[in-house]
Amino acid sequence: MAGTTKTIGAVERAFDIVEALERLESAGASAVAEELSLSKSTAYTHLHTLHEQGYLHKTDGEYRLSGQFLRLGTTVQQGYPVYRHGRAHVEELADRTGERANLVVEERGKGTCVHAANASGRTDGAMIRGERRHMHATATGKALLAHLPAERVDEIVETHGLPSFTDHTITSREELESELAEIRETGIAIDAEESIDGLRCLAAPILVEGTAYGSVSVSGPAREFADPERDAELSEAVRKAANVIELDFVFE
Amino acid sequence: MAGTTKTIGAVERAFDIVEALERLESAGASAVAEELSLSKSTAYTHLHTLHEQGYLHKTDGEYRLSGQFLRLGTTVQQGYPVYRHGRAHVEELADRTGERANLVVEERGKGTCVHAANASGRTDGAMIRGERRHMHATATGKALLAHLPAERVDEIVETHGLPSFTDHTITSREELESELAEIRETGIAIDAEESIDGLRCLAAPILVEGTAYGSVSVSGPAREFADPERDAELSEAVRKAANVIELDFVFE
DNA sequence: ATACCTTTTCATCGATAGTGAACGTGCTGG
DNA sequence: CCAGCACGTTCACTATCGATGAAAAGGTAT
Repeated sequence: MAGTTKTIGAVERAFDIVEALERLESAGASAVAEELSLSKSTAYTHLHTLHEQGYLHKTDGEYRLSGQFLRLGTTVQQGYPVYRHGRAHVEELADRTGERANLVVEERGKGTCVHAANASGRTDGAMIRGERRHMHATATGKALLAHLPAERVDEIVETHGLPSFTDHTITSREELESELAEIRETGIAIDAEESIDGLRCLAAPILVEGTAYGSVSVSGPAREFADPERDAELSEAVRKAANVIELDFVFE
Repeated sequence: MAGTTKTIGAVERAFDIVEALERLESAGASAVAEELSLSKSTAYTHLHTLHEQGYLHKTDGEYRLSGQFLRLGTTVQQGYPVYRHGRAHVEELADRTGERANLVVEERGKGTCVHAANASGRTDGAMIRGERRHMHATATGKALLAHLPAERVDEIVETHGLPSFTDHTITSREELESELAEIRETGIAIDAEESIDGLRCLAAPILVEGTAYGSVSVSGPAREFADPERDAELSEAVRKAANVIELDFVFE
C-alpha cells in the first residue's frame, strides 16, 4: 500500500523548482539553487529545460512560470463536471448574498476549490481556485464527508489525520461522526471558525443519485454571520444553490 | 541563440505526459504509453512519480491532472500586474457590451490570454485563459506589437513567422508594418476574421509611460459587428476600458 | 582596470531512468 | 466456469544521462 515503487528524481526536482518559482515569483538560477540547496549547474539545466518546453519565460534575466500553467489550470478546471454545471450558479449565489461563494470537490482526501466567486472583492482567508484544505476543518469538506462512503472517510482520516487549526477545529473521530450525522439531517455543514479564526462558512453538498459530486458554500467574517436570521437566510441560499446545480446535472 | 545546451529528457517526458493527459482527459499507463510511444513501465513510473507529487489523482484506475495545476495557474494569473489592475474592468466591459472581453499579454512572442469574461456565455472561437495565439493574427496581439520596440517585433516575426489562418490573415511584413502604424494612430486594433473565420475582434493597448503592459478586447461574430455604428460603439468601449486600466496602474 | 556578481559551458563519473520480461488481477466472452 | 486477454504493477539489469565542480563568458558597479 505504501507506494514503495521507484519515482523519478529528476521529475521531482523539476516540480520542486516549479513550486520554488511559485513562491519566489521570479528568480535566476542562483536563487533557485540557493532556495532548494541544489548545485547551480543543476538548477540551470532544469530551468533551461523548463524554459525550452515553454513552461517558463524570461524577463530581465529572471525566470517566471509561464501562461502554460494557466492554460493547464483552465483545462483542469473545465474538466470538473461540477464546474461546468455549477459555475454560473455559484456566481449567482455570490451576487445574491454579497458574500464569497466557493465550489469544492474532494481530491486526494482534501477539499479542492474548483471555483470561487466574490461579490465583495474581499478575499481574506477564503479559498482560492485550486487550493486544497483539510476536509474536517471546512464546511465544504464536511458537507462532502457526510455523504462519502464510510470506508472512504476512514481512509481520509487515516491519511491526513485531524490536525487542529484553531481552538474550534474538530480533533476527535467521535466528534466528527456526530457532526457528519447532523449535517446529513440538516443538509447544511457549518465551519464555525474551525479552519481560520474569524471565518465562518456555510456549505451544502451537491448530491446526484446519492453521490456527492461537490459542495457549495458562502463564507465571510464570523461577526457578520452572528445574527441567527442572517445565518438562516444564508443557509437557505446555499441549499438552494446546491439544489439548482443538482438539477443542472440531471438535465445535462 | 539556438539553445544548444543539454536538456533533461526525463523532465521533458514528464511534461509530455502531462500534456497527453490534458488531451486525453483521463488515462491509464497503457493508454499514455500508446499515445506517446513509450514503454509501459516508463509511462507507469512517470505517472507514479507525478501522482506521488500530487499533480495527478486517480479515479477508477485512471489518472487525471489534479487541482495542483489549477492552483499553479491561479498563482500565475494573479502574478500578472495587468490582471490585478484589469480584471474588474474587463468584466465590466463584457457586461456593458454584452460581448466576450479578453485581457492579453505578450509572452514568448505570442499573445497569452490572462483573463476572459463573457457576458453572453458564448465561447465559440474566443480565447480561453492561458491560451497562446500568434500576435500578427489577433487584435490583441497587434495592439501590443504596435507599441513594442521595433527590434522586439523583428525578433517575434523571425521566431514565429507570419503563418496564415484565414484568407484575411496578414502574411507580409510590409502589410503588418502599415497596419501597426494605423493602430498607433487610431488607438484601436482590428482582427477582421484574420485568425478565425467569422470572428471579429477589437482591441486597445494598455500603455503606461509608453510601455505596453497588455491589451483588452471584445470579440464576437463578425456579422454582429457589421454595422459601423455598433463597431464604433464597441471601439469606444474598448478604448475606454484600456484607459481605465491604465489609470488603475498609476494609482497603484 | 578590477573585483565580484551572474549565467552558461564542459568533461567526468556514478546513480538512475528506461527496458522487457514476468507476476497478479479483474474482466469478458466463449 | 474457465481461458484468455489486457491492464497495472514489480523486478533486475545496464547503458545512459543527470548531477557535479571547475572554469569560461558575460555584465555591472566600484
